[in-house]
Amino acid sequence: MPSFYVTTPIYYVNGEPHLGHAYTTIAADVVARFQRLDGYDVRFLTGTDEHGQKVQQSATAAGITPIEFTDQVAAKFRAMADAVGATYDDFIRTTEPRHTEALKKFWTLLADKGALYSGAYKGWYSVRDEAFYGEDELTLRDDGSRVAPSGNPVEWVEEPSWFFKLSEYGDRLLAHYDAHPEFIQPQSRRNEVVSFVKQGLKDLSVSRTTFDWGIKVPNDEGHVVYVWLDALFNYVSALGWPPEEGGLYDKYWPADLHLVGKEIVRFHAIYWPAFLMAAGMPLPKRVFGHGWWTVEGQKMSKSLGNAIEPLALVETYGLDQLRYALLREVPFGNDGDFSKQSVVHRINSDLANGLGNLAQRVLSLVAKNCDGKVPVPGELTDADQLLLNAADTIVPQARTAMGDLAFGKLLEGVWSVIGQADQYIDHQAPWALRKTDPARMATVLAVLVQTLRPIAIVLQAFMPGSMARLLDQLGVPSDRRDFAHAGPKHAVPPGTSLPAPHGLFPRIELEKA
RNA sequence: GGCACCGUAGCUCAGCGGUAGAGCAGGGGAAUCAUAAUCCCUUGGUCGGGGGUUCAAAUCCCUCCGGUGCUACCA
Repeated sequence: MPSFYVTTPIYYVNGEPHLGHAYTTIAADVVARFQRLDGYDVRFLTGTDEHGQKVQQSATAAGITPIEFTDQVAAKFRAMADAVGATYDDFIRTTEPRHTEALKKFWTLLADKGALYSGAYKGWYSVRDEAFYGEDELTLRDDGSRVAPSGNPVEWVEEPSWFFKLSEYGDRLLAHYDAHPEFIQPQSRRNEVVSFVKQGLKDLSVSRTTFDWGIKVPNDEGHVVYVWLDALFNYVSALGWPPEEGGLYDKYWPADLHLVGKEIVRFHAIYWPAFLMAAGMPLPKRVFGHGWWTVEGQKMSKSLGNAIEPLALVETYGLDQLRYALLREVPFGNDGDFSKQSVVHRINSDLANGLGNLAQRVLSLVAKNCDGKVPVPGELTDADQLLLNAADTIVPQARTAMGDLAFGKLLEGVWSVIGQADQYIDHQAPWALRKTDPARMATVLAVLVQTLRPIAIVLQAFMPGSMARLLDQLGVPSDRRDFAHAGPKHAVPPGTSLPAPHGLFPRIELEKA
């Protein structure tokens, strides 16, 4: 069985989970479920990034130890992943021994390969901005002092640091991007990364001495490892590393897909492959940087207090509805706006009025007029065949769209078949055939039942709960719900008794959202 | 400032050399199996402005205007 390894970033625990985190996790989960349905042996990893100065400060501010603090927040991220229905196989925390021990070995490997050296980090630092600035970014005042673009004072700081020889990897990275155009997606992010690397790379400071909440550098314990080196390695440490014979690493590395927000593409597309090159390890196959959500047209921010809690969204809209709306509304990779109005509209028109209504009208006609059994089809007309053919293209087209992580396009394709089915049922009018030609009515309903099946099978990746219910109502056995069983050969046999139909997606009133 | 991308119907976007498209919204009609959901018909754009290449340009080139992203570190 071919394997497929997909990851979310490990989320930084210096804040509560919000819509952005939920979005990445949901997208990764849809990929994971889809690949499983398509016969892959999937590994889906998520987790939390728990080291660094900000976490240490937040813990201090809360009056607890860093590990107490991260225990609390990590639990919230795990609860978020569960709440959005994520079927992760593993949840890694960078404070776990399996990670810290592996990372120390990785550091030692990098050192042995000559990729690290000891030096001093120097620069103009603004305590208030918590940031270093380049000479050219500063303004020289009349009194000889320098200030940052923010207007805050800066001071010259020198501290001992370990460096990674990032500068040696520019050409190799560019060659890799060139040989593997799909390595960074979407295209716009790829362009940015390429131009960044072309500007020339400086060596990267990979240790810190000014705080101690981190993984100690082997043989130099006054340093802790730079959080990005620490964090990125989770993708490997979670597989068990150094590898054991027949272990997870052998099976799943290199990763097929690192799903990340656009703000951290650089770390995943430059630093991470450079680290791996230095260690002589294979590179992940793809890094996809998705866009950001605004809320009702405004940027999510702490100061505005408009960050949305994923749990509240699930409560308001329903889990499957939320998952659908997020992935349908905006092309993956683009930024989007999350507004009550558009989400409610999307859910009502696509789910309640579209798929839900189609399923309900078909299944209730079957229940009332076919004795609640899958109808026996007669000879097929051109119109019947046309719809069945369309249904048959759903899985292959979905597979193509998923290859590009084009969730929106994938769903659009499925909905175009739903639209065709709506046209078909109106033109055929089985409710009229009931009296004039019952055999023809049975054929029409049989065609519709067969059309709904692949629709439900593919959509399981997006809306697992409701599609399981739909497949129950369609009489599809639970071991026949993968893509291998989506074709017409595996249609539910005529005469199979079906359960009483129930509505799938209630309409949502805007005022209640 | 440099580099990249974008500007197409009221809205969100597709098309990227061969007589302007989709979804939603708006208008009119049909049907009543269905969560008043559905179906049919329809209004609507000099494809940001200007110039050029071409038999032919949203589609290629130049330029201007407007917008967005990136331009490295203590996440």
